Amino acid sequence: MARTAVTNHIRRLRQERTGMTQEALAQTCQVTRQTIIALEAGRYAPSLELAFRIAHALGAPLAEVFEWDPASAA
Amino acid sequence: MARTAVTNHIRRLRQERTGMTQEALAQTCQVTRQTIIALEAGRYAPSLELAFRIAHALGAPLAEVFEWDPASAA
DNA sequence: CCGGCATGTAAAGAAAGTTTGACATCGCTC
DNA sequence: GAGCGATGTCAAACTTTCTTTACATGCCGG
Repeated sequence: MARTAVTNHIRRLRQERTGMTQEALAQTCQVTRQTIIALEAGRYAPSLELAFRIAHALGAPLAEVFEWDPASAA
Repeated sequence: MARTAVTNHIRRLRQERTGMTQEALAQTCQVTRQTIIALEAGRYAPSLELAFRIAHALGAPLAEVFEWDPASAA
């Protein structure tokens, strides 16, 4: 259906806080580089479990990495 | 992936804080009752977007509803 | 130049999450 | 002791997320 109401700051946090490459972040989170690319591009939202892993890898609380807009959910 | 490393307190919060039925929570979150049943039973973890909707419906921050155990992720 | 490295695209398919519908049980109340 | 509301099971279809593989681009160092 639609283009998810969830946005993320993965790219910014990855670069500013960790300096990691997409590849490195992917490995840390145990997913493929493709997945990171798709998420940073906002093509879809991650599963809850992956969201937790990414936030952990970026050293930020989940809510700081991912934002949800209740309005666009109606 | 196997059985998710994410646990939740949906049932408890639903009963204690909202008094809602599964059906009512399902409607509030715009999912079916089946989904709520499966989540409360821990059969799988929700998508990130649904997790946000559920937390919102329960009046609690996401991190209070869902817990992730980094250990069981390795 | 040429090489490597980081990032990007694309498509097929597997896996996880969600829906639909039909039906069972338990507790309550009329 | 039938009816109803809340909860539960099962299973098949379906959608979204994730993987795999292969190839393209831009940048920088030697």
